[in-house]
Amino acid sequence: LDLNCFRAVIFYTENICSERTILTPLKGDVSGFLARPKAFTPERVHITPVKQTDRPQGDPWTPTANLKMLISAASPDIRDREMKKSLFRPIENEKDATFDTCQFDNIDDCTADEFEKQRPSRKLKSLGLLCQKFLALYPDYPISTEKTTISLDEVAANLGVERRRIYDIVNVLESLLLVSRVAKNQYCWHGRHKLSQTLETLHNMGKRQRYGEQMAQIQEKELKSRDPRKDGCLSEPHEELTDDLELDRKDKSLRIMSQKFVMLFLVSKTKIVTLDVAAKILIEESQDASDQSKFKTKVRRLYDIANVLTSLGLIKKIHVTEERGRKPAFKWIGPGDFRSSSDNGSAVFEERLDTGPQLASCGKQKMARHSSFNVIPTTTVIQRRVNSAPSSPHQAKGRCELPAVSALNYSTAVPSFGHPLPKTDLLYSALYPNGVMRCPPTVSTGLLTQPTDSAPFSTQSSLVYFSSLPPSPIFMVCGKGAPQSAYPRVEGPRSPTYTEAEAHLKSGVLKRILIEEQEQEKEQTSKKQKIDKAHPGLNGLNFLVPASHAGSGLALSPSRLASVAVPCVVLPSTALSSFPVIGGTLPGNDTGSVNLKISSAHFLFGAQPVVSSRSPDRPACQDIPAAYTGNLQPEPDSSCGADNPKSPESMGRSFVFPRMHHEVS
DNA sequence: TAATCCCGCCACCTT
DNA sequence: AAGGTGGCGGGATTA
Repeated sequence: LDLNCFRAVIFYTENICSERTILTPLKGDVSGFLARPKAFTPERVHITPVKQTDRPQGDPWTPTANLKMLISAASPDIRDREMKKSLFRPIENEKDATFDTCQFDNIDDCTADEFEKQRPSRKLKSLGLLCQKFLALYPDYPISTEKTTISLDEVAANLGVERRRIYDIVNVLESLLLVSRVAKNQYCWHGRHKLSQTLETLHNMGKRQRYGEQMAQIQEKELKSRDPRKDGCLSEPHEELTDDLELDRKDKSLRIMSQKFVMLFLVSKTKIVTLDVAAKILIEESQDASDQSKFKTKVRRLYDIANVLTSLGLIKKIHVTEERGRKPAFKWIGPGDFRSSSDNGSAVFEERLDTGPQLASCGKQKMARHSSFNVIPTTTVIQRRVNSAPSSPHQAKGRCELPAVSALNYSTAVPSFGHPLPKTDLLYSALYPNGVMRCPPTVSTGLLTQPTDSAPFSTQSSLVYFSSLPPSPIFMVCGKGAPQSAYPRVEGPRSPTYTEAEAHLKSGVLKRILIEEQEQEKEQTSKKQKIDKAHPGLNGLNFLVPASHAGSGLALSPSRLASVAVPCVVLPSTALSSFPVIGGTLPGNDTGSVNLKISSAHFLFGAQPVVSSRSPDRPACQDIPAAYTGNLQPEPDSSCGADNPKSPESMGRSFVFPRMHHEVS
C-alpha cells in the first residue's frame, strides 16, 4: 500500500511537471525505462530493434521519463484511470536494472558505431528477463480492491518490446490466472493470491490426465529404445486417455500448453520434467506426433513457457544425468505439494502459507469443496450458458478460453480468507448441495462481472462473508422467483465466453470432467427440487451476491443487471452495517453510489446468524431469521422469472447504496 | 553440436 | 478494413 501511495505521488509529481511533454504514442517505441533516449536517439543499438519512429529528443532520462511519455501517450481517460491505479511505474527489478545499466554504461563508453555490430547480448532480450521486468511492474499480492489494468500497448512500450512478446508472457500468466483478459489489449492483473489454488487444481487435473503415468511410460520407453523420439509418439498405453479426451487440435494454445506443462511438474514425483518428455506428452495429446518438426516446435514453445515460469519462480533450470549424458530439464520449485490426493480426486489441501497471508487456515471445508473444484467449475459455466435465457450483449467478452481457467475461478473463496464454511445452515445446503460450494462463483461470474475478470474476486467475497462472520447473517440474497431458474445458479447472459469455454472443454482435457460434472449437475438439480419443495419461501433463490470486495470485483452496470433481469437485492443486516453491500462504481457513475434498479424482486435478508446445527440435508428455513422477506414489486410475483427480462427503464425501483470500500462503509 | 529462443511473418479473429 | 492475437518456424546465439 505504501508503495502504491509512493508511486501515486511520483506519478502525480511527474504529471504536473510534464505539461510540456506532448508525445505521440509510438508503436514499438523503445524509449522505455532501460533506454537512454538522450544518448541514443535513432540508432538505439540496444533493446529490441523494433520498428520505431522518432523518439522525442532532449528528455532527460529519469526513472519517470518514460512515465511521461506513457502518460501523454495515453488517452485522457486512460490517463485518469491509470492515474488512479498507479499503473505506471518504473521497473524496479533491481537485478535487471543493474544488469541493464551496466549494459548501457558500456554502451556509453563505446561509440555507437562500435557497438552497432556488437548487438546486445541475447540474454538482455530474453523472454525470461522480459517477464521479470513485466512482473516487477505489478505486486505479487495486490490489494484485492485495487484492480490493476494492464494495457498491452503500454507495457510493451514500457518494456521496449513488441507487443508480440507481451502476448507470450501474458498467455502463460493467464494460464495460471495471474492475469485475465478483460478486453482487447487489456488485461487485468490478479497477482498470486490464487496461485496456490490454481496449482492445486492443475495438479488434480494432471492426475486425471494421468500425466504422471504417461511420463513414467515415456521415460521407461526411453530406457529401452534409445531414441525417445522415434518410438511411437502415438503410444498405445494412452488409448484410454485419448479416447477419453477426444483430442482436438485446440491444444496448441500456449495457454493450454502452459497449463499442461505445469501439470506435468505437479504430478511428477521428482518434480522434474525434461522438455522432450513434456513435448512428447503434449504432442501425443494432439495426436500429431511422430513428426520431428512438430516436436521441435513444441519444444520451442515449451522454452517460452519455461522462461516465464522460471521468472515466476515456479521452476528452475537444471540438468539431469542420464546414460546418454546430461540432459536439460526443469525442476519445480514453486509451491504445491498437493500429493495426498485420494483416488476420487478430493485432495487434502496441504498448502502452506506460502501463497500469501490470507491463506491461513483452510481446513476441511476446503477439502469438501475441493473434490469438485476441479470438476465443476468448467461445466458450471457451460451449464449456465445452456440454461441461461438472458441474452443481452455481453459488453466485455472476456474470454474464458481455458476450461481450466474457468474452473480455477472457483478457487478463491475460502482459502483467501481462511474461514470454514458453515456446513449446516440452510443456505449452505441450498447453495452448496453436496457440501460443495458452487453457486456464488457462478453467480458472480455470469451475472455481475465478466467471467474471467472479476469473478475471482467477487466469488471470493461472497463465500467469505457468508462463512466467516461470526454472527454471519445472510446479508444478501437474490432470487429470481423463477422455479425454472437454474439452481442454485443464476441465469447468466449468454456470452461468447461460454461458447469458447465450452469449445475448449470439449476439445480435450476436460471432456471427462465435463461428463462428471454433468452428472453432478443432475444430482444437484434433484436435490434442489427437494429443497425448494420443503422451503417454498426460498424457492427461486438463486444466488448470493458478494458483498465484500465489491469495489474490486463487481462491475455492476444497470443495463447489465437489467439485461439479466436481476430481480432482487438484499440489504445488509445490522450486523453487517459496517460492511459493504455492493460496492464498486458503475461505469460512468463516479458519484460513489451504486444504483440498482430492481424489479419484481423476491428478496430476503436477515440479521441473525444463519448457521445452525441442522444438517445440510435438512435445511431449515426458520434458521434464517429474515428481517424481511418479500417482493419488491407492488404486484407480488407479477413479473418474476427469467422469462421476464426488463429493460432498465421498466425496471422497478432504484436503490442507491452508499458507496463502500473495502473495509470502510 | 546441441540447446536456446529471438524475431517477426502472417493467418485468423475482433472490432 | 484495420487492428488485435498468437501459431509458427527460420536461423542466430549460447552453452
